[in-house]
Amino acid sequence: MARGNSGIKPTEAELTLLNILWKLGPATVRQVHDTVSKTQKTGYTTVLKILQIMHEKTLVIRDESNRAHVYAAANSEGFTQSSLLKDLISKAFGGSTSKLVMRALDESTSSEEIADIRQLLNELEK
Amino acid sequence: MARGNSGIKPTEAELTLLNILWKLGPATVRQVHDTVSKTQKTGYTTVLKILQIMHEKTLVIRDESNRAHVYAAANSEGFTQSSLLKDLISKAFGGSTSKLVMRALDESTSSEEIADIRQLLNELEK
DNA sequence: CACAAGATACGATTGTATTCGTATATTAAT
DNA sequence: ATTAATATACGAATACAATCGTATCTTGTG
Repeated sequence: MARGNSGIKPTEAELTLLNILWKLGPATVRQVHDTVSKTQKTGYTTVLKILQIMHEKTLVIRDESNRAHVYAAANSEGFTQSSLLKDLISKAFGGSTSKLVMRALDESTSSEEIADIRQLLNELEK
Repeated sequence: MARGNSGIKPTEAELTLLNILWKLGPATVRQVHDTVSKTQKTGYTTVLKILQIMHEKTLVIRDESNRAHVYAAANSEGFTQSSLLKDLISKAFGGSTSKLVMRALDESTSSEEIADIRQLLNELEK
């Protein structure tokens, strides 16, 4: 389980590719591979295979009208971030969002970031 | 990697047992199994095996002076929470803690929790 | 048309996570 | 001392994640 009906939890490699797709927008395997290659050495067919698996899992959608298929993330970055957060909150923070937030703030946050967050809190409280 | 020098990322099953150890304190396999059995049907030897693996990974420490070994979490709950958060922040939030916090707050937070968080912000800013 | 470039599909391999059965050892009680 | 209860150790089965080699198909160009 641990799945919203519309979202399956992406694996680590899948999340790497999703990040690229969110950045690039719809892209071919080659484009994704070129991008991922900037920071890792991963074979072309490895990227292809992972995208195919992601397609089966409906983590991405695929446009097959051209020879080079075009892949795009099925869910927005924000939606996926929320899913991952909910998962972590339930598994490591006893279901408490505020515990997670406070733990995150404990760590390291610039005063500028703190201002942003306080701003958000104000809006939320309305 | 994704590893602090002192912490290896626990798997899902391992995190389940860590949660129990943090709650119970040092405990035998039987105690852990009894607890986990309240919510899941997991064999005794499965729990034993996972704890043994966790011991190899140094996720838990083990007292072998008695016949029934006594296991305890090697790292505190807070430390582990921070590790998991850092991991998620780097993999899904572009390294930005404030993005994670804001996404988490977006979701659902009671006004009471908001007050707690604002309180923490005040302290941090000093 | 034939060929090289470049794309997808498929299958095999490897590694890790999870689960449990079975063997063996220890202890307590009859 | 034999047995029943209870521990740990070990090895095997299963599932999934990740990686890549090879086969095959398509297409633009000479």
